[in-house]
Amino acid sequence: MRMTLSERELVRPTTGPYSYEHPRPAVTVDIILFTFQDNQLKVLLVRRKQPPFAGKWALPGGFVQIDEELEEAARRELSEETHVSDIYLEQLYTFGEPDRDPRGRVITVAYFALLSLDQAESHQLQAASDADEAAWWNVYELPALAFDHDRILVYGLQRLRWKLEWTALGFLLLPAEFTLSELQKVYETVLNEPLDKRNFRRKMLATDVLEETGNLREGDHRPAKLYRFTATAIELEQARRRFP
Amino acid sequence: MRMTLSERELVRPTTGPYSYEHPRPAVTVDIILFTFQDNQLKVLLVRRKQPPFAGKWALPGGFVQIDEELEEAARRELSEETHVSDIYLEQLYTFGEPDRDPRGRVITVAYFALLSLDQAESHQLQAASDADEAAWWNVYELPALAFDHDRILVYGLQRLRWKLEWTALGFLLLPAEFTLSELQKVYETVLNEPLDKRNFRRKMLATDVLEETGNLREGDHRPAKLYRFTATAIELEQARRRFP
DNA sequence: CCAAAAGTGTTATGCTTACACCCATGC
DNA sequence: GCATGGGTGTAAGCATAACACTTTTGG
Repeated sequence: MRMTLSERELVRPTTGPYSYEHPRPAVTVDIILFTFQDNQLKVLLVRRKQPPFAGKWALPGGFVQIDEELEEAARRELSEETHVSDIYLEQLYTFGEPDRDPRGRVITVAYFALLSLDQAESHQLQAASDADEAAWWNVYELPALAFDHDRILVYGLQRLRWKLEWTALGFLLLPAEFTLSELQKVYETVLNEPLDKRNFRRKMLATDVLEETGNLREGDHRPAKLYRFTATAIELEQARRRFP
Repeated sequence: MRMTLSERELVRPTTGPYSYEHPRPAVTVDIILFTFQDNQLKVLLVRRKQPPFAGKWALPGGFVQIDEELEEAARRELSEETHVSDIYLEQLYTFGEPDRDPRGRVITVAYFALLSLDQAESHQLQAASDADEAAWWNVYELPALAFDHDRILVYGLQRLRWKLEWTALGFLLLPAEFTLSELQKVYETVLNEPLDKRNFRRKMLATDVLEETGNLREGDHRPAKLYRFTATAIELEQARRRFP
Protein backbone atom coordinates (compact mmCIF):
# COMPACT_ATOMS: atom_id res chain seq x y z
CA MET A 1 0.00 0.00 0.00
CA ARG A 2 1.34 3.42 -0.92
CA MET A 3 0.47 5.67 1.99
CA THR A 4 0.06 9.36 1.57
CA LEU A 5 1.63 12.19 3.49
CA SER A 6 -1.07 13.94 5.42
CA GLU A 7 -1.37 17.66 5.93
CA ARG A 8 0.27 17.39 9.31
CA GLU A 9 3.20 15.62 7.74
CA LEU A 10 4.05 18.84 5.99
CA VAL A 11 4.29 21.02 9.08
CA ARG A 12 7.85 22.24 8.96
CA PRO A 13 8.93 25.22 11.05
CA THR A 14 11.93 27.21 9.85
CA THR A 15 13.89 26.22 12.90
CA GLY A 16 13.73 22.99 14.87
CA PRO A 17 12.14 21.03 16.23
CA TYR A 18 10.74 19.44 13.11
CA SER A 19 7.55 17.58 13.65
CA TYR A 20 5.99 14.72 11.70
CA GLU A 21 2.94 12.60 12.19
CA HIS A 22 4.91 9.37 11.76
CA PRO A 23 8.38 8.66 13.10
CA ARG A 24 11.10 9.01 10.48
CA PRO A 25 14.48 7.38 10.17
CA ALA A 26 17.59 9.49 9.91
CA VAL A 27 19.43 9.10 6.60
CA THR A 28 23.20 9.17 6.28
CA VAL A 29 25.77 8.50 3.59
CA ASP A 30 28.92 6.50 4.26
CA ILE A 31 31.81 6.36 1.85
CA ILE A 32 34.32 3.63 1.22
CA LEU A 33 37.23 5.51 -0.27
CA PHE A 34 39.94 3.27 -1.68
CA THR A 35 43.38 4.21 -2.82
CA PHE A 36 46.64 2.45 -3.50
CA GLN A 37 49.70 3.55 -1.60
CA ASP A 38 52.99 1.89 -0.72
CA ASN A 39 51.92 -1.23 -2.61
CA GLN A 40 48.89 -1.57 -0.38
CA LEU A 41 45.19 -1.19 -0.95
CA LYS A 42 44.04 1.38 1.56
CA VAL A 43 40.73 2.67 2.79
CA LEU A 44 40.03 5.94 4.55
CA LEU A 45 38.75 5.70 8.12
CA VAL A 46 38.02 8.31 10.75
CA ARG A 47 38.29 7.85 14.46
CA ARG A 48 35.14 8.81 16.31
CA LYS A 49 35.37 11.33 19.11
CA GLN A 50 31.73 11.12 20.10
CA PRO A 51 29.69 8.23 21.38
CA PRO A 52 28.46 5.83 20.34
CA PHE A 53 31.63 3.93 19.49
CA ALA A 54 33.84 6.80 20.69
CA GLY A 55 37.45 5.95 19.93
CA LYS A 56 36.49 3.37 17.30
CA TRP A 57 37.31 3.77 13.64
CA ALA A 58 34.48 4.27 11.17
CA LEU A 59 33.85 5.00 7.54
CA PRO A 60 33.63 8.70 6.73
CA GLY A 61 30.07 9.85 6.34
CA GLY A 62 27.32 11.93 7.80
CA PHE A 63 23.75 13.07 7.60
CA VAL A 64 22.09 13.91 4.33
CA GLN A 65 20.87 17.49 4.37
CA ILE A 66 17.21 17.98 3.68
CA ASP A 67 17.68 19.63 0.28
CA GLU A 68 20.77 17.75 -0.81
CA GLU A 69 21.06 14.97 -3.33
CA LEU A 70 22.53 11.72 -2.04
CA GLU A 71 25.63 11.73 -4.21
CA GLU A 72 26.10 15.41 -3.43
CA ALA A 73 26.08 14.55 0.27
CA ALA A 74 28.70 11.87 -0.33
CA ARG A 75 30.90 14.30 -2.26
CA ARG A 76 30.49 16.92 0.46
CA GLU A 77 31.55 14.50 3.16
CA LEU A 78 34.48 13.33 1.07
CA SER A 79 35.72 16.80 0.32
CA GLU A 80 35.50 17.69 3.99
CA GLU A 81 37.90 14.83 4.67
CA THR A 82 40.17 14.94 1.68
CA HIS A 83 39.70 18.32 -0.05
CA VAL A 84 39.54 16.48 -3.34
CA SER A 85 36.50 16.98 -5.51
CA ASP A 86 36.94 14.99 -8.72
CA ILE A 87 36.58 11.51 -7.33
CA TYR A 88 35.16 8.45 -9.03
CA LEU A 89 32.04 7.72 -7.01
CA GLU A 90 29.21 5.26 -7.35
CA GLN A 91 26.37 4.20 -5.14
CA LEU A 92 27.04 0.88 -3.48
CA TYR A 93 24.12 -0.27 -1.39
CA THR A 94 21.68 1.00 1.20
CA PHE A 95 21.88 -0.54 4.65
CA GLY A 96 18.85 -0.22 6.84
CA GLU A 97 18.72 -2.77 9.65
CA PRO A 98 16.65 -1.15 12.40
CA ASP A 99 19.29 -1.72 15.06
CA ARG A 100 22.43 -0.88 13.12
CA ASP A 101 22.83 2.39 15.06
CA PRO A 102 22.26 2.35 18.83
CA ARG A 103 20.91 5.90 18.72
CA GLY A 104 17.85 4.89 16.73
CA ARG A 105 16.81 4.16 13.21
CA VAL A 106 19.47 5.31 10.80
CA ILE A 107 19.44 4.25 7.18
CA THR A 108 22.72 4.71 5.38
CA VAL A 109 23.37 4.91 1.68
CA ALA A 110 26.87 3.58 1.13
CA TYR A 111 29.05 4.94 -1.66
CA PHE A 112 32.10 3.47 -3.24
CA ALA A 113 34.92 5.79 -4.28
CA LEU A 114 38.31 5.45 -5.93
CA LEU A 115 41.05 7.98 -5.38
CA SER A 116 44.20 8.15 -7.41
CA LEU A 117 47.53 8.17 -5.71
CA ASP A 118 48.48 11.68 -6.79
CA GLN A 119 45.15 13.02 -5.58
CA ALA A 120 45.72 11.27 -2.28
CA GLU A 121 49.25 12.60 -1.95
CA SER A 122 48.63 16.17 -2.97
CA HIS A 123 46.00 16.73 -0.35
CA GLN A 124 46.65 16.37 3.31
CA LEU A 125 43.92 14.53 5.11
CA GLN A 126 41.97 17.06 7.07
CA ALA A 127 40.85 16.59 10.58
CA ALA A 128 37.13 17.24 10.27
CA SER A 129 35.55 20.10 12.18
CA ASP A 130 34.60 17.86 15.06
CA ALA A 131 38.26 16.91 15.19
CA ASP A 132 37.88 13.30 14.24
CA GLU A 133 41.20 11.85 13.24
CA ALA A 134 41.43 10.51 9.68
CA ALA A 135 43.87 7.91 8.38
CA TRP A 136 44.48 5.45 5.59
CA TRP A 137 44.29 1.82 6.62
CA ASN A 138 45.50 -1.25 4.80
CA VAL A 139 42.33 -3.20 4.00
CA TYR A 140 44.04 -6.41 5.04
CA GLU A 141 44.94 -5.06 8.48
CA LEU A 142 41.86 -3.26 9.67
CA PRO A 143 40.96 -2.33 13.23
CA ALA A 144 37.55 -3.11 14.70
CA LEU A 145 35.02 -0.76 13.16
CA ALA A 146 32.06 1.13 14.58
CA PHE A 147 28.44 0.30 13.70
CA ASP A 148 28.08 -2.27 10.91
CA HIS A 149 30.91 -0.67 8.97
CA ASP A 150 32.89 -3.87 8.71
CA ARG A 151 30.02 -5.38 6.79
CA ILE A 152 29.74 -2.33 4.55
CA LEU A 153 33.45 -2.44 3.91
CA VAL A 154 33.38 -6.13 2.99
CA TYR A 155 30.62 -5.33 0.55
CA GLY A 156 32.66 -2.48 -0.91
CA LEU A 157 35.72 -4.67 -1.29
CA GLN A 158 33.62 -7.24 -3.13
CA ARG A 159 32.43 -4.55 -5.48
CA LEU A 160 35.97 -3.37 -6.08
CA ARG A 161 37.11 -6.91 -6.87
CA TRP A 162 34.22 -7.45 -9.19
CA LYS A 163 35.00 -4.19 -10.93
CA LEU A 164 38.62 -5.07 -11.51
CA GLU A 165 37.79 -8.56 -12.71
CA TRP A 166 35.43 -7.25 -15.33
CA THR A 167 36.74 -3.83 -16.20
CA ALA A 168 40.04 -2.01 -16.50
CA LEU A 169 39.07 0.63 -13.96
CA GLY A 170 42.02 -0.20 -11.74
CA PHE A 171 43.88 2.79 -13.16
CA LEU A 172 41.56 5.01 -11.11
CA LEU A 173 43.62 4.04 -8.08
CA LEU A 174 46.88 5.19 -9.68
CA PRO A 175 48.45 8.52 -10.64
CA ALA A 176 47.93 9.98 -14.08
CA GLU A 177 51.02 8.19 -15.42
CA PHE A 178 51.88 4.67 -14.36
CA THR A 179 53.72 1.61 -15.55
CA LEU A 180 52.06 -1.66 -16.43
CA SER A 181 53.84 -3.31 -13.54
CA GLU A 182 52.33 -0.80 -11.16
CA LEU A 183 48.90 -1.45 -12.61
CA GLN A 184 49.40 -5.18 -12.29
CA LYS A 185 50.42 -4.74 -8.68
CA VAL A 186 47.12 -2.94 -8.05
CA TYR A 187 45.19 -5.82 -9.53
CA GLU A 188 47.16 -8.41 -7.64
CA THR A 189 46.69 -6.59 -4.37
CA VAL A 190 42.97 -6.03 -4.81
CA LEU A 191 42.27 -9.53 -6.07
CA ASN A 192 44.74 -10.93 -3.56
CA GLU A 193 46.40 -13.33 -5.97
CA PRO A 194 49.31 -13.31 -8.43
CA LEU A 195 48.64 -12.72 -12.13
CA ASP A 196 50.60 -13.74 -15.20
CA LYS A 197 52.58 -10.78 -16.48
CA ARG A 198 52.28 -11.44 -20.21
CA ASN A 199 48.59 -12.22 -20.12
CA PHE A 200 47.89 -9.25 -17.93
CA ARG A 201 49.65 -6.88 -20.30
CA ARG A 202 47.98 -8.30 -23.35
CA LYS A 203 44.56 -8.11 -21.75
CA MET A 204 45.01 -4.55 -20.55
CA LEU A 205 46.38 -3.25 -23.83
CA ALA A 206 43.63 -5.02 -25.75
CA THR A 207 40.95 -3.04 -23.94
CA ASP A 208 42.04 0.19 -25.62
CA VAL A 209 41.77 2.16 -22.42
CA LEU A 210 45.52 2.66 -22.10
CA GLU A 211 47.96 4.59 -24.22
CA GLU A 212 51.67 5.26 -23.92
CA THR A 213 52.60 8.73 -22.76
CA GLY A 214 56.03 8.49 -24.36
CA ASN A 215 57.65 9.04 -20.99
CA LEU A 216 59.67 6.56 -19.02
CA ARG A 217 59.82 5.80 -15.33
CA GLU A 218 63.54 6.02 -14.49
CA GLY A 219 64.60 3.91 -11.60
CA ASP A 220 67.08 1.43 -10.29
CA HIS A 221 66.78 -0.76 -13.31
CA ARG A 222 65.55 -0.78 -16.84
CA PRO A 223 63.23 2.21 -17.35
CA ALA A 224 59.55 1.34 -17.79
CA LYS A 225 57.14 2.85 -20.29
CA LEU A 226 54.56 5.10 -18.72
CA TYR A 227 50.90 4.84 -19.67
CA ARG A 228 47.86 6.97 -19.16
CA PHE A 229 44.23 5.99 -19.50
CA THR A 230 42.43 7.34 -22.52
CA ALA A 231 39.74 9.96 -22.22
CA THR A 232 36.98 7.50 -23.05
CA ALA A 233 38.26 4.79 -20.75
CA ILE A 234 35.50 4.95 -18.20
CA GLU A 235 32.74 4.77 -20.79
CA LEU A 236 34.45 1.97 -22.69
CA GLU A 237 34.55 -0.14 -19.59
CA GLN A 238 30.81 -0.23 -19.08
CA ALA A 239 28.92 -2.20 -21.72
CA ARG A 240 29.47 -5.87 -22.19
CA ARG A 241 27.22 -8.13 -24.17
CA ARG A 242 26.73 -11.79 -23.65
CA PHE A 243 24.48 -12.52 -26.59
CA PRO A 244 25.86 -11.40 -29.94
CA MET B 1 32.04 15.18 8.97
CA ARG B 2 30.03 12.62 10.84
CA MET B 3 27.52 14.57 12.89
CA THR B 4 26.08 13.19 16.05
CA LEU B 5 22.48 12.85 17.09
CA SER B 6 21.86 15.15 20.00
CA GLU B 7 19.75 14.40 23.02
CA ARG B 8 16.84 16.26 21.53
CA GLU B 9 17.07 14.11 18.45
CA LEU B 10 16.01 11.16 20.53
CA VAL B 11 12.78 12.66 21.83
CA ARG B 12 10.20 10.26 20.55
CA PRO B 13 6.68 10.33 21.98
CA THR B 14 4.64 7.17 21.75
CA THR B 15 2.12 8.89 19.52
CA GLY B 16 2.71 11.58 16.94
CA PRO B 17 3.76 14.16 16.32
CA TYR B 18 7.37 13.04 16.22
CA SER B 19 9.83 15.81 16.71
CA TYR B 20 13.47 16.11 15.65
CA GLU B 21 16.05 18.85 15.86
CA HIS B 22 16.90 18.54 12.17
CA PRO B 23 14.43 18.00 9.35
CA ARG B 24 14.34 14.41 8.12
CA PRO B 25 13.46 12.94 4.78
CA ALA B 26 10.72 10.36 4.51
CA VAL B 27 11.95 6.96 3.31
CA THR B 28 9.96 4.70 1.03
CA VAL B 29 10.53 1.49 -0.87
CA ASP B 30 9.35 1.04 -4.45
CA ILE B 31 9.28 -2.31 -6.16
CA ILE B 32 9.66 -3.19 -9.80
CA LEU B 33 7.94 -6.54 -10.05
CA PHE B 34 8.46 -8.29 -13.35
CA THR B 35 6.70 -11.31 -14.69
CA PHE B 36 6.19 -12.96 -18.05
CA GLN B 37 2.68 -13.48 -19.27
CA ASP B 38 1.09 -13.95 -22.69
CA ASN B 39 4.52 -13.77 -24.29
CA GLN B 40 5.08 -10.33 -22.83
CA LEU B 41 7.34 -8.96 -20.17
CA LYS B 42 5.07 -7.30 -17.65
CA VAL B 43 5.51 -5.04 -14.69
CA LEU B 44 3.09 -4.42 -11.86
CA LEU B 45 1.72 -0.90 -11.53
CA VAL B 46 -0.89 0.62 -9.25
CA ARG B 47 -3.11 3.52 -10.08
CA ARG B 48 -2.97 6.29 -7.52
CA LYS B 49 -6.17 7.47 -5.92
CA GLN B 50 -4.61 10.24 -3.91
CA PRO B 51 -2.72 13.32 -4.99
CA PRO B 52 -0.09 13.99 -5.99
CA PHE B 53 -0.37 12.30 -9.36
CA ALA B 54 -3.91 11.08 -8.62
CA GLY B 55 -5.06 8.89 -11.47
CA LYS B 56 -1.52 8.22 -12.67
CA TRP B 57 0.10 4.82 -12.58
CA ALA B 58 3.00 4.23 -10.22
CA LEU B 59 5.27 1.49 -8.96
CA PRO B 60 3.94 -0.29 -5.90
CA GLY B 61 5.61 0.89 -2.74
CA GLY B 62 5.17 2.75 0.48
CA PHE B 63 6.76 4.09 3.60
CA VAL B 64 9.31 2.15 5.56
CA GLN B 65 8.09 1.58 9.08
CA ILE B 66 10.35 2.83 11.83
CA ASP B 67 11.35 -0.63 13.07
CA GLU B 68 11.26 -2.47 9.79
CA GLU B 69 14.14 -3.63 7.64
CA LEU B 70 14.20 -2.27 4.11
CA GLU B 71 13.79 -5.59 2.35
CA GLU B 72 11.07 -6.49 4.84
CA ALA B 73 9.23 -3.32 3.88
CA ALA B 74 9.52 -4.26 0.22
CA ARG B 75 8.17 -7.75 0.88
CA ARG B 76 5.33 -6.36 2.94
CA GLU B 77 4.30 -3.98 0.19
CA LEU B 78 4.55 -6.73 -2.37
CA SER B 79 2.48 -9.16 -0.39
CA GLU B 80 -0.16 -6.52 0.13
CA GLU B 81 -0.45 -6.26 -3.63
CA THR B 82 0.05 -9.83 -4.72
CA HIS B 83 -0.38 -12.07 -1.67
CA VAL B 84 2.74 -13.90 -2.74
CA SER B 85 5.58 -14.16 -0.27
CA ASP B 86 8.39 -16.19 -1.82
CA ILE B 87 9.57 -13.74 -4.41
CA TYR B 88 13.07 -13.24 -5.76
CA LEU B 89 13.99 -9.78 -4.54
CA GLU B 90 17.11 -7.69 -4.65
CA GLN B 91 17.90 -4.12 -3.88
CA LEU B 92 18.25 -2.05 -7.02
CA TYR B 93 19.23 1.53 -6.25
CA THR B 94 18.33 4.40 -3.94
CA PHE B 95 16.88 7.49 -5.54
CA GLY B 96 17.07 10.69 -3.57
CA GLU B 97 16.74 13.82 -5.70
CA PRO B 98 15.35 16.48 -3.37
CA ASP B 99 12.45 17.33 -5.68
CA ARG B 100 11.42 13.87 -6.84
CA ASP B 101 8.27 14.06 -4.72
CA PRO B 102 6.26 17.29 -4.68
CA ARG B 103 5.22 16.68 -1.08
CA GLY B 104 8.74 17.12 0.21
CA ARG B 105 11.94 15.17 0.59
CA VAL B 106 11.30 11.51 0.00
CA ILE B 107 14.15 9.09 -0.50
CA THR B 108 13.15 5.79 -2.06
CA VAL B 109 15.00 2.52 -2.00
CA ALA B 110 14.03 0.71 -5.18
CA TYR B 111 13.81 -3.08 -5.26
CA PHE B 112 13.83 -5.42 -8.18
CA ALA B 113 11.62 -8.51 -8.05
CA LEU B 114 10.91 -11.47 -10.31
CA LEU B 115 7.65 -13.37 -10.11
CA SER B 116 7.04 -16.67 -11.82
CA LEU B 117 4.04 -17.12 -14.01
CA ASP B 118 2.33 -19.67 -11.78
CA GLN B 119 2.79 -17.44 -8.75
CA ALA B 120 1.30 -14.58 -10.73
CA GLU B 121 -1.64 -16.63 -11.92
CA SER B 122 -2.50 -18.37 -8.69
CA HIS B 123 -2.96 -15.13 -6.80
CA GLN B 124 -5.43 -12.50 -7.78
CA LEU B 125 -4.03 -9.03 -7.66
CA GLN B 126 -5.45 -7.36 -4.62
CA ALA B 127 -6.79 -3.91 -4.55
CA ALA B 128 -4.80 -2.37 -1.72
CA SER B 129 -6.65 -1.13 1.29
CA ASP B 130 -6.75 2.40 -0.03
CA ALA B 131 -8.39 0.91 -3.10
CA ASP B 132 -5.63 1.67 -5.58
CA GLU B 133 -6.14 -0.35 -8.71
CA ALA B 134 -3.34 -2.76 -9.59
CA ALA B 135 -2.55 -4.16 -13.03
CA TRP B 136 0.15 -5.82 -15.10
CA TRP B 137 1.54 -3.64 -17.89
CA ASN B 138 3.59 -4.64 -20.88
CA VAL B 139 6.93 -2.92 -20.33
CA TYR B 140 7.02 -1.89 -23.97
CA GLU B 141 3.63 -0.16 -23.77
CA LEU B 142 3.70 1.76 -20.54
CA PRO B 143 1.50 4.69 -19.55
CA ALA B 144 2.93 7.91 -18.15
CA LEU B 145 4.11 7.23 -14.61
CA ALA B 146 3.93 9.23 -11.41
CA PHE B 147 7.00 10.75 -9.75
CA ASP B 148 10.29 9.66 -11.30
CA HIS B 149 9.05 6.12 -11.65
CA ASP B 150 9.77 5.97 -15.36
CA ARG B 151 13.42 6.51 -14.56
CA ILE B 152 13.35 3.87 -11.84
CA LEU B 153 11.70 1.45 -14.20
CA VAL B 154 14.27 2.04 -16.93
CA TYR B 155 16.95 1.34 -14.38
CA GLY B 156 15.18 -1.87 -13.34
CA LEU B 157 14.84 -3.02 -16.91
CA GLN B 158 18.54 -2.45 -17.45
CA ARG B 159 19.28 -4.57 -14.42
CA LEU B 160 17.00 -7.31 -15.68
CA ARG B 161 18.72 -7.30 -19.06
CA TRP B 162 22.10 -7.38 -17.49
CA LYS B 163 21.02 -10.29 -15.30
CA LEU B 164 19.78 -12.34 -18.19
CA GLU B 165 22.84 -11.62 -20.28
CA TRP B 166 25.15 -12.86 -17.59
CA THR B 167 23.12 -15.42 -15.70
CA ALA B 168 20.47 -18.02 -16.34
CA LEU B 169 18.05 -16.46 -13.87
CA GLY B 170 15.41 -16.00 -16.56
CA PHE B 171 13.64 -19.09 -15.28
CA LEU B 172 12.52 -17.06 -12.28
CA LEU B 173 9.95 -15.46 -14.56
CA LEU B 174 8.48 -18.82 -15.58
CA PRO B 175 6.43 -21.55 -13.93
CA ALA B 176 8.10 -24.46 -12.20
CA GLU B 177 8.13 -26.50 -15.40
CA PHE B 178 8.83 -24.91 -18.76
CA THR B 179 10.11 -25.72 -22.20
CA LEU B 180 13.33 -24.41 -23.63
CA SER B 181 11.37 -22.53 -26.25
CA GLU B 182 9.43 -20.75 -23.54
CA LEU B 183 12.66 -19.85 -21.78
CA GLN B 184 14.12 -18.58 -25.02
CA LYS B 185 11.06 -16.46 -25.57
CA VAL B 186 11.61 -14.86 -22.17
CA TYR B 187 15.18 -14.00 -23.08
CA GLU B 188 14.23 -12.65 -26.46
CA THR B 189 11.49 -10.51 -25.00
CA VAL B 190 13.61 -9.10 -22.21
CA LEU B 191 16.63 -8.47 -24.39
CA ASN B 192 14.39 -7.33 -27.21
CA GLU B 193 16.23 -9.24 -29.93
CA PRO B 194 16.06 -12.68 -31.53
CA LEU B 195 18.44 -15.41 -30.39
CA ASP B 196 19.76 -18.46 -32.19
CA LYS B 197 17.88 -21.53 -31.04
CA ARG B 198 20.73 -24.02 -31.11
CA ASN B 199 23.22 -21.76 -29.42
CA PHE B 200 20.67 -20.74 -26.81
CA ARG B 201 19.90 -24.33 -25.90
CA ARG B 202 23.52 -25.32 -25.75
CA LYS B 203 24.39 -22.36 -23.57
CA MET B 204 21.51 -22.90 -21.17
CA LEU B 205 22.09 -26.61 -20.77
CA ALA B 206 25.81 -26.04 -20.28
CA THR B 207 25.17 -23.93 -17.20
CA ASP B 208 23.90 -26.94 -15.25
CA VAL B 209 21.02 -25.03 -13.79
CA LEU B 210 18.38 -26.90 -15.76
CA GLU B 211 17.28 -30.49 -15.66
CA GLU B 212 14.59 -32.43 -17.48
CA THR B 213 11.52 -33.23 -15.45
CA GLY B 214 10.65 -36.18 -17.69
CA ASN B 215 7.31 -34.63 -18.51
CA LEU B 216 6.21 -33.26 -21.84
CA ARG B 217 4.24 -30.22 -22.80
CA GLU B 218 1.43 -31.56 -25.01
CA GLY B 219 0.10 -29.14 -27.53
CA ASP B 220 -0.85 -28.58 -31.09
CA HIS B 221 2.40 -29.91 -32.42
CA ARG B 222 5.32 -31.98 -31.43
CA PRO B 223 5.41 -32.24 -27.61
CA ALA B 224 8.29 -30.43 -25.92
CA LYS B 225 10.42 -31.65 -23.05
CA LEU B 226 9.77 -29.85 -19.79
CA TYR B 227 12.61 -28.60 -17.64
CA ARG B 228 12.92 -27.35 -14.13
CA PHE B 229 15.74 -25.37 -12.58
CA THR B 230 17.94 -27.23 -10.17
CA ALA B 231 17.87 -26.50 -6.48
CA THR B 232 21.27 -24.85 -6.54
CA ALA B 233 20.56 -22.78 -9.63
CA ILE B 234 20.46 -19.41 -7.97
CA GLU B 235 23.74 -19.92 -6.15
CA LEU B 236 25.46 -21.30 -9.23
CA GLU B 237 24.58 -18.20 -11.14
CA GLN B 238 26.54 -15.85 -8.95
CA ALA B 239 30.29 -16.17 -9.15
CA ARG B 240 32.21 -15.53 -12.30
CA ARG B 241 35.91 -15.10 -12.47
CA ARG B 242 37.80 -13.16 -15.03
CA PHE B 243 41.31 -14.00 -13.95
CA PRO B 244 41.91 -17.73 -13.72
C1' DC C 1 0.03 -35.00 -46.10
C1' DC C 2 0.63 -30.60 -44.38
C1' DA C 3 1.50 -27.12 -40.95
C1' DA C 4 3.92 -25.96 -36.94
C1' DA C 5 7.02 -26.18 -33.46
C1' DA C 6 10.79 -29.33 -31.40
C1' DG C 7 15.02 -30.79 -31.78
C1' DT C 8 19.87 -31.55 -33.32
C1' DG C 9 25.94 -30.90 -35.17
C1' DT C 10 29.70 -29.02 -37.42
C1' DT C 11 32.99 -25.78 -38.69
C1' DA C 12 35.66 -21.56 -38.39
C1' DT C 13 37.19 -18.10 -35.59
C1' DG C 14 38.92 -15.76 -31.81
C1' DC C 15 40.01 -15.74 -26.97
C1' DT C 16 42.18 -17.72 -22.97
C1' DT C 17 45.73 -20.01 -20.87
C1' DA C 18 50.15 -21.75 -19.71
C1' DC C 19 54.74 -21.14 -20.04
C1' DA C 20 60.57 -19.17 -20.32
C1' DC C 21 63.77 -16.31 -21.96
C1' DC C 22 66.19 -11.88 -23.47
C1' DC C 23 66.70 -6.71 -22.53
C1' DA C 24 68.11 -2.39 -20.50
C1' DT C 25 69.70 -0.11 -16.81
C1' DG C 26 72.31 1.12 -12.20
C1' DC C 27 75.71 -0.06 -9.36
C1' DG D 1 79.29 -8.34 -14.90
C1' DC D 2 75.56 -9.02 -12.18
C1' DA D 3 71.27 -8.09 -10.05
C1' DT D 4 66.82 -6.34 -10.92
C1' DG D 5 62.74 -5.51 -12.86
C1' DG D 6 61.00 -4.57 -17.98
C1' DG D 7 59.52 -6.58 -21.77
C1' DT D 8 58.14 -10.14 -25.34
C1' DG D 9 55.56 -14.87 -28.44
C1' DT D 10 53.53 -19.14 -29.24
C1' DA D 11 50.89 -23.24 -29.19
C1' DA D 12 46.86 -25.88 -27.29
C1' DG D 13 42.47 -25.86 -25.74
C1' DC D 14 38.09 -23.83 -25.25
C1' DA D 15 34.13 -21.16 -26.07
C1' DT D 16 31.55 -18.66 -29.38
C1' DA D 17 29.06 -17.78 -33.63
C1' DA D 18 27.04 -18.81 -37.84
C1' DC D 19 24.36 -21.77 -40.17
C1' DA D 20 19.80 -25.71 -42.24
C1' DC D 21 17.68 -29.70 -41.97
C1' DT D 22 15.03 -33.66 -39.75
C1' DT D 23 11.51 -35.14 -36.34
C1' DT D 24 7.16 -35.41 -34.19
C1' DT D 25 2.73 -34.40 -33.49
C1' DG D 26 -2.34 -32.67 -34.49
C1' DG D 27 -5.60 -31.78 -37.65
